[in-house]
Order: sequence, then structure tokens, then C-alpha cells
Amino acid sequence: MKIGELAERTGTTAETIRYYEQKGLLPEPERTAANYREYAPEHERRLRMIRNCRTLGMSHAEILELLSAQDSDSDDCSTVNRIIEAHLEHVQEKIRVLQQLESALHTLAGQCSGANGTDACGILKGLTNRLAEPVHPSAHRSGADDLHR
Amino acid sequence: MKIGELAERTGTTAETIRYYEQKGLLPEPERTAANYREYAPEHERRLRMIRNCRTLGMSHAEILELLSAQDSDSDDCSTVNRIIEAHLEHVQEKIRVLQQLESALHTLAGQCSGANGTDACGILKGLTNRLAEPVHPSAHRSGADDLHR
DNA sequence: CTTGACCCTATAGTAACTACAGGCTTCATA
DNA sequence: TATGAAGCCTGTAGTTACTATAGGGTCAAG
Repeated sequence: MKIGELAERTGTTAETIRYYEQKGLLPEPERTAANYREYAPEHERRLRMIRNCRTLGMSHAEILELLSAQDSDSDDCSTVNRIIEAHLEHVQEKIRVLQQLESALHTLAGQCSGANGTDACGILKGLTNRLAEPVHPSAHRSGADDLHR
Repeated sequence: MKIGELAERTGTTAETIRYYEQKGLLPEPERTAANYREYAPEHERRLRMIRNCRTLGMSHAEILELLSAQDSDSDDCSTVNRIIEAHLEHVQEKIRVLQQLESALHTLAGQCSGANGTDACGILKGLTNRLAEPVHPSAHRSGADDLHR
């Protein structure tokens, strides 16, 4: 199977597949005489797993951990459990932060009647003042980290 | 006020302030004879607003819109309202996506007893199979977009 | 024998910073 | 007055997970 077919079968692009190979997520396949990548079914399985993990929002580092836990079958799957649980907590933390942003934005949106000049706008005033509290001072930075783009 | 003081007063770093200047979010300040940036109170107000917007998860593009709406005081503040509402919807969409991930991860985490070998692990099996449905097929990509890093 | 679809490598761009490297300036202290 | 630390300057490279070229080779059909 060449790269285009693999891409289509897994809902990816050839560029992304080559990128995963370069980053060590996907092992290098055989090459044809014309230097084309030739993929085996095992590559498809692995790529599918990578894409599923990405759909679940995991980072490459997390995925690499999962893959190497899978590869070393001496390992029991408590490692796998740990990784999933940790990722679940990341997701839950992001949800909490976003919900606090949501309520802050709600409050802000209510502060403007809508037809004033900008110099009287409650929203702009609210944004210019010192904000109540950063969302989560326990974290090492301001709190809305990790959720842009 | 020099850059270090401004950084401290606003909870930023000098690097970030210079970066905002370079990106056009913060206007270039005067320079001293030694070529040091010399900031006026207006710079501090503007920087505080930028940081608040960032804490609320807004992109630079959104912030630029807000700032230029503020600058053109001929404008009424319906523009400001629109930007905030749009951003609120972005945040709500992210929350929805993350909550779906959360439930998918919960399901996955329940599929492993914890002490098997990795070749029998329900989590790994689940990750290798075709995933039920991407989180939001209406979006142009898989659904967990926009929430990595 | 040429056209078009595919494949290859290598490089640059995205967002919003962060972290140097290498070099001035300023200020307090010895 | 010398010196050392702290602060400032510019410019560049690194981060994440891709995406998008540029410039070229390969292959099957007509």
C-alpha cells in the first residue's frame, strides 16, 4: 500500500503521515525500487491508533508513551491506564478553566447596553481594569494557558 | 517607566512586551538617549487590557479588533459586543468538544482491568479500532481541533 | 511521447510566546 | 575610578502539530 492509499483509508494526508514518520510515531516502511514508501497492515493499525489518540486530544508525547507500553509486552497495562487517566485529568482541567472563562465572558457581555460610544462601553472598561483573579493561580501561569489554537 | 517596571506592574515579561510591540498590539514607546523604551501610563492601560483579553482566551486577531474599535471612537460599541459574543461562542464550542472527549475517555478507561498484559488490554484495543464517530463532523476536521497546546 | 496523477525531499509558515547569544548602559559599591 | 551586577538592546531559534509550498522523479494511459 502506498502513502496515498494509507492516507485515504485512515482519513489523513500523505504530509501528515510523513510527518509522523519523521517524529518517530510511525516506523519507517519499506521502499519500492522507485523509493516510494510501501506500507504493511501493521502500519495502518498503528496510524489508526495514533489518529484516534489525537482525536482524543492526546499529545505526541502521550501517544509515544502509549505506543512503547504497547510494544514492550512484558509491561502490564497499568501504564496504559495511568496515561489515559492522566489525560482525562488534563481534559477535565481544561473544561474547568474554560467554564470559568465562560462565566467571566457572560458577566462582561452584560456590561454594555450596545449603543453607547466606545469611551463609555462597560465591556472595554471591564477589560481595562485589573481582572478579578487569574483563573487558576495554582498553575504556573495565568490560567488560560493551553487553550489557544 | 522602563520595560522591566511595566512588566512587573502588569504581570508580564519584558520579552512578551517587546513581542506585542513587534506584533502591533502595543504602540512603540519613546526611547531614552540610551535607546531604552520609555512607557507612558497609556501603555500600561493598553497592556493590561491585552493581558486581560489573553487571560480570557482571545486571540491576537480578536484583541486587535477590540483595540481598533476602541481607538475609533466614532464607532459605537456594538462591534465590541459582537467580538465578545463571538468569543463566548468559541469558548462554549471548545467546552462541548472537550466534554465529549471526556466521556469517550471515561468509557475507554473502564475497558481495562489493569493487570493484564498489553496484548489483552481493552484500552489499546479501543484505541486501535475505528473510533465511533469523530466528535463533530460538521467542522472541517476531526473534532478535537483547536485544543492542543 | 506526453499528460496527469502520484510520489519524493527539503524548507517555510502558522500562534503566541520563550529562551538564548552577544553586546550596550546604568548604578552601587570598593 | 574601576568593576561587577542588573537591566536593557537586537536578532534568531525553539516550542506543537501540522500545512503548504517548491522543485523534482515515477508511472500508467492514450
